[in-house]
Amino acid sequence: MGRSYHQFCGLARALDVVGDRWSLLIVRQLLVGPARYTELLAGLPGIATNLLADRLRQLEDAGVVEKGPADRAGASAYALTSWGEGLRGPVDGLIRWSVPLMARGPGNDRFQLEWLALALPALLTGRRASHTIGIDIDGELLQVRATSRGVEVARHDGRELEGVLHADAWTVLGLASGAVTLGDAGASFVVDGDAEAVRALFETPGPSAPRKQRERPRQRR
Amino acid sequence: MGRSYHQFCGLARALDVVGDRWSLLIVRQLLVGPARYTELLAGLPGIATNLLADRLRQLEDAGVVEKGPADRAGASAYALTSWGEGLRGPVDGLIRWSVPLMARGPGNDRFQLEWLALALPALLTGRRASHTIGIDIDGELLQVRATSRGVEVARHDGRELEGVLHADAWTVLGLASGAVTLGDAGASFVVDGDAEAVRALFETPGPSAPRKQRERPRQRR
DNA sequence: CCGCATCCTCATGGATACTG
DNA sequence: CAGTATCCATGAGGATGCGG
Repeated sequence: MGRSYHQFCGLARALDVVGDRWSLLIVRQLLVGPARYTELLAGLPGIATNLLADRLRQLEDAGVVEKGPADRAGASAYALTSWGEGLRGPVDGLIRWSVPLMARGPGNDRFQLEWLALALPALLTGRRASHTIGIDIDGELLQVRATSRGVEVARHDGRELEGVLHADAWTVLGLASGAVTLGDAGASFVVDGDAEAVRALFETPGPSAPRKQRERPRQRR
Repeated sequence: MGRSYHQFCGLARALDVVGDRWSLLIVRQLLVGPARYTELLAGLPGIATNLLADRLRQLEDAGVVEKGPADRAGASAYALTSWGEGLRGPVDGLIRWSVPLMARGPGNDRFQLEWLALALPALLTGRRASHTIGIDIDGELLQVRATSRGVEVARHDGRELEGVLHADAWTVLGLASGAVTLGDAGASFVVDGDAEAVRALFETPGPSAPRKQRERPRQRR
């Protein structure tokens, strides 16, 4: 374990657990879903194998991660505990905070589709419309389902899509964060199918939107 | 700068900026308010002076922190930029996530009153009642003002207090997180003045509050 | 193959002394 | 007061080994 801060403060105690290098990125991978050691290794470009092993042990000891039983191939899956799942909020918050950092584009940085699957629900909060659309990035098709409970992103499972957005990862992030709008001329994307469904997802103003005060006494429950 | 992860992912880019050791704790200090170098040093027990200087430079370069002009005493104050202020959400989230880590009590860890001033608004979200109470910890009096816009905590400024809670930091955190209730027998705290105002702050079930079986409100004294 | 453990090198962190 | 400079300890990164 990296050294403790020895401060009786929630943030310091949290960072004692997930503040070491790579720890939160491992959590990020597991927020997408359970994964085996080599899948984690592949999803965390740049990590050293010993560090992954160390961090997984730390996180397991702390109760953030749990290791499933090994199958006969010797492969055991790592997953978040329910407490570990609780990191989704802070992680989503950091993803939203990082929008200005993503605006400069990918540069030479590595990219994985699953990171976008994590970022989209974080960025597309409060969408009211209920739609299922696809996002095609370099031939890989993501399926984005907006419901009243939030936005779910997964690989396309064959479900019928109302529309499909073809773009690169940068553009998709720009759209999701509002830096790019579907009306932008010259932006490099194509929409197939029901453009309205795609617009409903990306063009809803976020929490900063002026709310029309259509008044009806609020009927609770 | 700590090494970049070189990943085109919001979380990784965020951690490139605030993921180094001590960085988020410096942000924590500045979320309470602007501070000078030596104040930061005092509020961050354990940090080395060269690290504080390094981290401040990094954060300044990244646009998280800005350094005010030096007065004639050579003292310049550091403050968060508006983007840096945006870290309050993720930090609050981590503080809420860390509640189970705080439950084991302070142990030998250092404690500062201002950390509580940061934790209380994070934990006491969604309070509807409008009250101003005091919290007395070892003779230091905090003033907690709950309004419709949230909870503000500061040192007591002489304002009239509806009630005062006398307790230690651990107990206050326990109350704020719901682990301790004002009805608990044997818990070591005392309420002066309007106990109802104090209850209104601490006993409203927040979104994260464990909903036990419905209990008749215990009339305290 | 998968899931690590070991070894080695070098960058980063930590403690303290010192300076404009 | 607000940092530098210095020196040592620790942790990260990369290659490779090795048992199951």
